[in-house]
Amino acid sequence: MSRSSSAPATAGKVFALVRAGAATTRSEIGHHTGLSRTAVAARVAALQDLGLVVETEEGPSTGGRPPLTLTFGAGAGIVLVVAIGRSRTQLAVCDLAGELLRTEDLEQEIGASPGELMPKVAAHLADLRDALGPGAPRTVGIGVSLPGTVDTVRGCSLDSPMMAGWDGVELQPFLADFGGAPVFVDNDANVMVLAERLGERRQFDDMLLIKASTGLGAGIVSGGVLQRGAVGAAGEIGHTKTAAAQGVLCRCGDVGCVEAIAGGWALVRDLQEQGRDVTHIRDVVALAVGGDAEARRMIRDSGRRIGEVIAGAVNLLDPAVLVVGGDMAEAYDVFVAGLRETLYRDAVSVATRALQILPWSHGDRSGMIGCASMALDQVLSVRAVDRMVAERGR
Amino acid sequence: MSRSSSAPATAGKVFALVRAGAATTRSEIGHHTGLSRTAVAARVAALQDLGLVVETEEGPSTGGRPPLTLTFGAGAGIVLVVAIGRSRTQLAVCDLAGELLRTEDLEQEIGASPGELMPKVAAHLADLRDALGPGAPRTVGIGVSLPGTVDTVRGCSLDSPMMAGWDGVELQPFLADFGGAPVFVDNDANVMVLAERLGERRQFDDMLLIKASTGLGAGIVSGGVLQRGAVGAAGEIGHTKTAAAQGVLCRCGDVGCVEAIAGGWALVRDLQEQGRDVTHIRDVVALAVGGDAEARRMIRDSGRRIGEVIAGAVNLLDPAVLVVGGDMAEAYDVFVAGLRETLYRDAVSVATRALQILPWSHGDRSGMIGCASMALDQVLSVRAVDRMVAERGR
DNA sequence: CAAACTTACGCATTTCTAAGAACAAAGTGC
DNA sequence: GCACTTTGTTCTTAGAAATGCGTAAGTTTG
Repeated sequence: MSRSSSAPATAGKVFALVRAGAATTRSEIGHHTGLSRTAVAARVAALQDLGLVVETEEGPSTGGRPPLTLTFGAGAGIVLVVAIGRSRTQLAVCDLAGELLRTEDLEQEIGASPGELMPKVAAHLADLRDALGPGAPRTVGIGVSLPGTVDTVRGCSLDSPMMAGWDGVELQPFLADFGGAPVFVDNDANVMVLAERLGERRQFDDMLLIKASTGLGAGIVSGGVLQRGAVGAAGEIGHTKTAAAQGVLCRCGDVGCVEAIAGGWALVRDLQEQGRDVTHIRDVVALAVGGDAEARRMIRDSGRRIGEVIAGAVNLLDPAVLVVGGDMAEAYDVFVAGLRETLYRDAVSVATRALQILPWSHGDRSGMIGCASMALDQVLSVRAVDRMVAERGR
Repeated sequence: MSRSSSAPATAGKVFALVRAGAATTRSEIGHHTGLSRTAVAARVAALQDLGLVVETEEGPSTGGRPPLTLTFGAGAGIVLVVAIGRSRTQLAVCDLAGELLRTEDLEQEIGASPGELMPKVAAHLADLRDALGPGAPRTVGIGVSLPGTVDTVRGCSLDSPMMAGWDGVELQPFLADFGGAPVFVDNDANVMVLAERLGERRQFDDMLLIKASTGLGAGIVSGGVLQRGAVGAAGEIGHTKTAAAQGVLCRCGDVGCVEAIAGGWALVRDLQEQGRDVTHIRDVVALAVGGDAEARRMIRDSGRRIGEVIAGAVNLLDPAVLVVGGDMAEAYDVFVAGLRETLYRDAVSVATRALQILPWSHGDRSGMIGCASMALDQVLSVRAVDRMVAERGR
């Protein structure tokens, strides 16, 4: 077979197989790649050298000598995670498998500027890392998520009315003291949908996640790839106009947005107007879970209104799975009951027939797990691993 | 550099560079791929052998011996094209560059079954091909487009109320007598968006095309990839519910769809109710272009209503370009005037600020060009060319 | 106008990857 | 216990691609 006419599998591809769990022995790698045993052995050796692959004990015999099983070396490095919210920032240290090793919540004032918040973040991240002990592996990447539109190239917020003071402020410099680890920044709903595609759900190449919290957002995976749009504004469903919100003023300054009647802040506003003591959508959700009739009605109604907008999105994207996340997902049954009502009424049947609607898998750890996943997908990509092997080889 | 840690460029990749016009000389190929002169020469020779690359005369010297320029060998094969519409089927023979060498229109009755239409299509295609003469290159692929949802794996229509009788009928068997050339089937709006991404516009990785004809459809390119959705139903914007259509019965059997007030058939219906003599949306467009006030109002109004739905799509997808195609695009100015009105009113500013709105580039040849592009993207893909080289080499 | 320089390309030589054979190791099955 | 299977390693070798060299064909400079 001439090498000019079929690209042989590189070390990075071999690693991807092991990481995905598609191949756990050298033979399986050979099967999947078509590589000879010699070639497989060479690549595996290089990966073992980097600690990315570790040889565990023997596997089950299939009639002959039992194979040495290969596992993804999750301990070869760590990833730092910063999930920034409006009132709370979640920090974490993860291994290369994306497992949260240590986490910490940082409460903050709404409207804190990056100059105020980010140095704290860096300090606490360093503490979290140091708590792993002196023998901890090196930091290979840092994942950051933000609400609002994000410029993923520059790594900063972009035209987010909700994140005043953050526009255009690059976050990498604040996180430069971690051995020059690359910093990856993305929108919060975007990283959440990455979190949902871990494990079993990786098979779903077309996934739509809605984040229904204080604001509304969506994360889109189409064709197996996270879609950010031309300027990074993809998934902006909160300010889609809907008939039911006609004339209602939104916090974005416009009128008629779904968010103005179905977003978390709108529910809080409405309950407050009734004299109820709530300050955050989580309070409303807690009331609903506790059986409060008015709160339940509101959340169900929110689901209905969001369902109308999602119906359009389902018609357009035809996803295989619709994941419901965000604070309102904690009152999943009541929220989704409303959402199903209008979604199945308004979306075309071809698209809804096989559509699965599921709650988010990781609850409020979703943001952190997604950030880790985002960073790891970059740092452990086929190309990146190929580069690592090439550099180590020299 | 160890070969196990960086995949060398294959013949297919070299071909892709030449086809895209990114490299026109052997040196440029070397630059782009990092391959040595020997390796480049070997790959180019293999491609020349297949006729996929031809050596034209000398290029301009850059201070030394002038290079031999390499061009994509568009004459190494032909592609057959079948763009099926409700009342008309367009046939064409294309070269490998997607240039339409010969075309033919086949008028048909609305509701013709595949058993009636497809044999005619095959016969006329054979005639078109034979008209090229006896020395014509072999047929390397056949591209087919259909209105409605398409199962691209099986190559057939899927649950299309508008294409009764076509559901589940695989089209490949009807087109088997062309040397076993592979048959690719997709939705009409999907192939149209492929047609729009040829040439200059290839740079736009996020493109949304609306086809406003008798019905409404959309083609989506996100992240540089045509998106079909989980079951192939992506782009179904026509039956998205809108307030203005409340209570109006749609041909799909539901009520409230945009199509029921803004689709071509709805405009025809409304004009007919006024006693006007129109039978097809093209008649309405012709009236509008001719200056008929009522027709112009209707088309502008259709643009407005479609703009409301597209606003949601733009929020969700954040495309770089919105292409307006279909019969109504022939009255572009008046239609887009209405569309702009509501689109800019309803969509978020981050997404519309840099959004370009453009008419389709190829008019009613769009379907054929898109079909050719779809087939060529498959037949001339990196992988396919690698395979061709490997087989020829043996 | 000729000499020097630049760029392009083919050919021979060398380097190096990876396939294949041979062998050792460690199991299963009769 | 012995034949057979499967895994993993070492050694040899075929073949692909990099490198160096020679030649071709232009541009630039003196």
